[in-house]
Amino acid sequence: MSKNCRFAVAVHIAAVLALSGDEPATSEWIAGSVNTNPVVIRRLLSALSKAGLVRSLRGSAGGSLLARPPERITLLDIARAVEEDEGPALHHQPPNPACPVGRGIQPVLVRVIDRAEAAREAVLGTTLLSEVVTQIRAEAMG
Amino acid sequence: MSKNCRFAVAVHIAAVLALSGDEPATSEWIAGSVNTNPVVIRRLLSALSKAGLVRSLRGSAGGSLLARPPERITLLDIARAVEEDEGPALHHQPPNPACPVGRGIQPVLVRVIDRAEAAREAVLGTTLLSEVVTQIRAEAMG
DNA sequence: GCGAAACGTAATCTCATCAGTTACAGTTTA
DNA sequence: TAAACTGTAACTGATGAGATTACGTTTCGC
Ligand code: FES
Ligand code: FES
Repeated sequence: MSKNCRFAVAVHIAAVLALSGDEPATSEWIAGSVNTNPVVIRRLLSALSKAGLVRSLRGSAGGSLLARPPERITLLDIARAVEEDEGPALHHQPPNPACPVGRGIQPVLVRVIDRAEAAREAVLGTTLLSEVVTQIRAEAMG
Repeated sequence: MSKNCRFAVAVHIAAVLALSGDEPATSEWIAGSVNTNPVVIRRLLSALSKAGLVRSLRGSAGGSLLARPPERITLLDIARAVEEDEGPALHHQPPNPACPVGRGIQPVLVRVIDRAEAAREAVLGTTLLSEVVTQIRAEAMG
């Protein structure tokens, strides 16, 4: 596919945890489901844990659990947890201040890109993990 | 800054063309303004040209012009022209079909990501290049 | 206690992408 | 014809991400 599977895989992880309920899921089990390496899963679990979405139990018989019910986790929570916060994508080199465009463009671009990003986040913020799990179940059965 | 300056630089280019009006702007002049290499500019001009937003005149005294007035170019036009069309960012490896989540998650993710992307594009689609140029002028003066 | 089973994290490898650059062939005008 | 452009192709170097290996730490069951 394309880059930044982080979000996709993080939702995948959250869905697995939602379905396994009280049973802690190990990174190795989740990795088998996602079809990747357990360390990749642990790295994302670590980010989700720092965001307070997931609890991890160490030691034998350990694993991970959702920190709160899937009705209270939005996809925006997940995206914020695992997508590193890049400021808006602007010029590599600062533009030439001798040119009127170079002098004035950056704040204008930041405003527009921020508004566009806010619109995207509004959609993710109103999508609950529980809804996603329901839809996944429907797809998997159908 | 961060990656994918393509959009930022493309808007920069379009703004310069809008301000230079009927005078064809050379890639070298634009590059001086953006503070980068002329070939980077020509690559983006080529993409803008394929999208019908820009006309380029070859030969001596050549250069580039907007193909239509800035009131009829949206930032979405520019974004579509220069951002390569990646399908939504999903798993690298196909998920494990033996797991219910793996079996059902992909279409659900595609729907959500597409809706979020549509919201972002709606904002860009209602922002005109002419508005951006006006704001740039205000920033550069103020 | 001991050992097996997990997590947490650092280090490395590989691969893709992209900006930047050089080079050069084709086009147009003076 | 010479100068000034555009349009690409090819190469380089930096950056970022996933995959993998490795190892220290924590915890449970016996
Ligand atoms: S600074 Fe980007 S074109 Fe003038
Ligand atoms: S966790 Fe991705 S396929 Fe089951």
